[in-house]
Amino acid sequence: MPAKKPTSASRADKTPSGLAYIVGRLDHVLNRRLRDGLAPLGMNVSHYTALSVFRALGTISNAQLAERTMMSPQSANEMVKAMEAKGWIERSPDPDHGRIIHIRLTEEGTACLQRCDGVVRDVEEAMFPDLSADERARLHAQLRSAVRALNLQGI
Amino acid sequence: MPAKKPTSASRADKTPSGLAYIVGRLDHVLNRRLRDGLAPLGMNVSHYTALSVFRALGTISNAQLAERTMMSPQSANEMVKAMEAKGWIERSPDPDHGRIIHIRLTEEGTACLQRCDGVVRDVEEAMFPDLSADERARLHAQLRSAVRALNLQGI
DNA sequence: CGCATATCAGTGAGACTGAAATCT
DNA sequence: CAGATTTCAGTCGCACTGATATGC
Repeated sequence: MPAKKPTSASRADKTPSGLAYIVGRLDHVLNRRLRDGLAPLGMNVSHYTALSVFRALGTISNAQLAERTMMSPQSANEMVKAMEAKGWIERSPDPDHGRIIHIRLTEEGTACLQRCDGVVRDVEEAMFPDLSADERARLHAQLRSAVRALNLQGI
Repeated sequence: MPAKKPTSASRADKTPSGLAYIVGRLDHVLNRRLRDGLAPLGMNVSHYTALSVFRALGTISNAQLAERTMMSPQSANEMVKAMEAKGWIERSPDPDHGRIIHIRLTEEGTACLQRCDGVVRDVEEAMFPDLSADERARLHAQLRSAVRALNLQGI
């Protein structure tokens, strides 16, 4: 028993549980799988994420997209330009505001997104082959809670 | 109106469960927190990951490091050069093999790694504030299983 | 003027592929 | 020669910061 035993709290146990590490590893391999699966459809992971945001929120501005995807407005704008060139989204100025430009999915973008959904779904199936729907829901809730917790403390 | 059944994602549906998405979001915000926390110690997330591999495996070669971290040998070598310059690792040629170079943690590297452990531990605590030890272990096992499943199918 | 939004421009860390050298 | 290992060199997608213009 190596005596690193202070009378105070368990200050000695600073070793991480490995959750941060394993999340990083999972994202690493997951990203690679998604990238390889999405590439034949002409899409990358960032684009898929952004398009998913549009599908979930409807018509939003570039600034709102940047906030939701947690990236800089400039980076978001670059993505928007690329996605507009591909015909997946369309932009229209706000009639009541001279600066804001509304962005929404096009029919083609929606169709492409649905095609990509199949790929993502397959990767998810490969990821958790032995997990029941309940367990997936539980896992999803835990991870979502973690994102929220980190975001709140990160302000 | 085609009903969407929000209760449970049916198997025939191509819509992803959102697990891939939420893992990506979590990694994104987690990476930012780790980066900000590790920066004052002169370390980035990739370095911490690599040093953790050395701690877990002991003395290994650059090729082995690349395989474990799932990156190219060239990228791993670039990291190794940077970490050697910082004095965190040391390299010594294999006495029985003219090409292989063994890499291991130095005392300074071990100490720095332990300092970083505190930061990572804090971020993990912020991530899952309300999770019991059992639940964390369960979560860790599920994520580790997912990494393995994706790696096996990814070959 | 202060603030938000969009966007042009430059920068930079990271990881990749290609190619070469060396050793088993 | 084939295969493994290291490493130099070039490339690139991606996100960042800075700066600018405009509208509220």
